Amino acid sequence: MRTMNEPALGTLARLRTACSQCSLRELCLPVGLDASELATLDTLVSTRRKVRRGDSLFYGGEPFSALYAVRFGFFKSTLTSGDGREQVTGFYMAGEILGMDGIGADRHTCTLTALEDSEVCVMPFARVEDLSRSFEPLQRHFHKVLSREIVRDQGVMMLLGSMRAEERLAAFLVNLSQRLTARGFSASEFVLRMTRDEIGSYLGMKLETVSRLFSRFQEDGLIEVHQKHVRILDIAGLKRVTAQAQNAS
Amino acid sequence: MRTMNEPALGTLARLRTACSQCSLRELCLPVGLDASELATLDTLVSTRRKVRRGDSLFYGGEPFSALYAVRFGFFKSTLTSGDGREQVTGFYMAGEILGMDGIGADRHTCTLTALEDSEVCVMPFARVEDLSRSFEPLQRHFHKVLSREIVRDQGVMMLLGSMRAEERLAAFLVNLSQRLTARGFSASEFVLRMTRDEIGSYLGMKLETVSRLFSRFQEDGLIEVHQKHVRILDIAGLKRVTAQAQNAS
DNA sequence: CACCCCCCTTGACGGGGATCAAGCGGCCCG
DNA sequence: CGGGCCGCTTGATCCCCGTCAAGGGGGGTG
Repeated sequence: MRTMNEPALGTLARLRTACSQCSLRELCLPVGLDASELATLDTLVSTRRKVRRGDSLFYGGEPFSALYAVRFGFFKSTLTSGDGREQVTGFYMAGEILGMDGIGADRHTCTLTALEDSEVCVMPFARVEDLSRSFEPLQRHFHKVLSREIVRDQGVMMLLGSMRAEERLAAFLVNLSQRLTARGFSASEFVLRMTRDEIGSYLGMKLETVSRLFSRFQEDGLIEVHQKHVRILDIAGLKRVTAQAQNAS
Repeated sequence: MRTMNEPALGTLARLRTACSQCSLRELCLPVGLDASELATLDTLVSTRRKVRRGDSLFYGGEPFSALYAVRFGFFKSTLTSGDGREQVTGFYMAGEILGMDGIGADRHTCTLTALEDSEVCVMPFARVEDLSRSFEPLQRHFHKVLSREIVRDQGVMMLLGSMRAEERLAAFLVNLSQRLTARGFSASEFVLRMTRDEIGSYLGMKLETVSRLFSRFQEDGLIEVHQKHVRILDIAGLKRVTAQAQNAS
């Protein structure tokens, strides 16, 4: 595990938070920039922030001030209804942007909680808007990031609105595998950072159903599961499950 | 019904598309601007476009070029899955912005269809971005509009993921009533522009269930329904339904 | 104005997934 | 290293809502 010491802000820290040096920058930032353009973006991140597993980056209702880029780790976003029930609205991994829900009302609507020890880059929103006005590639990129979040959410709506439990879970696994692949991890073997309950909340089903379906997928030779460890044996088969049952209904 | 004639673009047309003269501008545009600032925004809308009931403003897969503000009428957005099944992802009325799904991939992901004869203001996206860079209030406003769409979608995810059918339908009616009120229509009496099937798709249930629940709400004295005509008798009761059953599960 | 199609309503029945319950095992903490 | 708690699995049962089916009515069209 990484050391947790936080040096005082100085040249060292500035270097450490430089986007131009970051291996994740093609996930967070516009691509195809030259060195001087990249340098422009180095003022975007004010600081980094570590979040321990179980701790929250921000809570629903809290004032909004910044966006966050996940540097490493894993997060869930949750919405809490009036009576205190919790709905998981998304999972986020390295290179993804958090906090965009807060822009609309200057107040976060959801809570972001780390599912493992994590670190984020803090991007004060005023700075994002300032830089966007003077630097067109950033503006364009930022708009795309916002739009993709909308598209992602609509995909989940389709999942929840028109698919059966087994289709949803298969789609979830395929999606997870694809996002991990894009980050250089194995596409076929990974560790779930979230509980069955959290998966179930996200997919609109109960934890028992998630567990049963994992077992069924294993019987069918699609995956191997042991607790949080998952190995995908037949990705094409999983994709077939997402499409197939749609015809059935 | 309005006349459908479209004069050639000239001073008359320019006046007709002027946001500064539009009664809906506080729904689409930033508020608190002075006259000269408002004038700046008059170049945002290139033209208007009428869409007949049943026709589509754009289709999923089509190249993205502009955002649209609903001037009057009513739209649904739909997502089509691989096998051709259709999921309704939203309903839009006067003053709301369409097309933001297309920014991320320069291509629309959903289809927007008019549910009654409608008209939209066309805002070429290049112009939106240009003006946003030079005019901060527009930039801020545009970001808020994008963010609110994200928040709205997450609300639907909560609806679909954690509420029962009767709660979803009650929440839908309450939401509709609120949005109509904000537009100066009656909060308690309105005509549904969409079919039971479309409501059901949006809310993740079958049209028969929608119909049955409408009948049940009527028996319970919450609403009066005759086909597409709805009168809300007990809005507090409806709100109680959305919250109440959450405790039950 | 009348026809016809589409939409809505209502009933009967069945199944997918929720609920209730019990037991196991991994992992964290002391 | 040992105990305990939390998360996972699996079974039995129930019920909400989907499915299938039939009939009625409203509104748009010719």
